Amino acid sequence: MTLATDDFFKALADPTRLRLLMLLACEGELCVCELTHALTEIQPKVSRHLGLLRTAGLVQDRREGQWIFYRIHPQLPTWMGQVLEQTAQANRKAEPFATDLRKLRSMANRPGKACCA
Amino acid sequence: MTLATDDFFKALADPTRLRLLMLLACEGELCVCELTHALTEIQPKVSRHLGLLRTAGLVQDRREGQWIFYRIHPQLPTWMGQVLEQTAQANRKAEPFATDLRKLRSMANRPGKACCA
DNA sequence: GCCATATATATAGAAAACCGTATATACTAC
DNA sequence: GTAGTATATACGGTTTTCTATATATATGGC
Repeated sequence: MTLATDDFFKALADPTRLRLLMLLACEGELCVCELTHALTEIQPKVSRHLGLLRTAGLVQDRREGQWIFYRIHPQLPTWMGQVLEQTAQANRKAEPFATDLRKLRSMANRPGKACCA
Repeated sequence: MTLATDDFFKALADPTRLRLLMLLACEGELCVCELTHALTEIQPKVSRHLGLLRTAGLVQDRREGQWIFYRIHPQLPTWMGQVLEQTAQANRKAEPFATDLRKLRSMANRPGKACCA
């Protein structure tokens, strides 16, 4: 399943998906509930956009117990990864992708503990 | 008029606009009729998408006689320019943006001569 | 003035994308 | 088995985006 350029940029065209990708690019691997809290969006919305990113081939998922962790797809073409990296760097200061993700993660203390109230 | 990241990627989400930007990134400056022929699309379609790119701030236009030349906006944020460059490079061989643009340009011999039959 | 070329915009309809709500599935602990 | 948490998907409606056709504007040459 090769990822076409058109589909790549279509995937980036939605603000929710873009923020998800920026978070994953910065943090490496996050579960759905962390992403949901970080974006302060409702779960089905986040899940649907993650599903689109997964189907398109931009991200990869991995189950661990009841959590599913997402990350940028390891086999993503180099130049696409660079685009994500550059975008994340350019926007790290300018626009906050998440609302206090660091605090959230320390609270979460996963795996082995519920991370979402 | 600052260009937001969201709007930047929305502009790249359409195949026609993406091909226009790739052509401009490769060739520097092109008039509307060259772009129209290169993409083998109808003129109003190309013109409308160029208008969107202009309004968004991704490209700049310049009139010279009856022709209007477009180029990537010189004041585009550095990282956005890099994204366009990388995308153009990665797709130069893979996907042809244009149908025989070089031949078209030698035929055109502009300015001073009609470039479109 | 008229005619041709180049480009832009307006309009209306079709297609795609996004949304929230509701529901389904999967896992864990008991 | 039941209950609770985490995640995914299905459904229906709204909004956005794209399209093609038609028309308008601008320039150049006569």
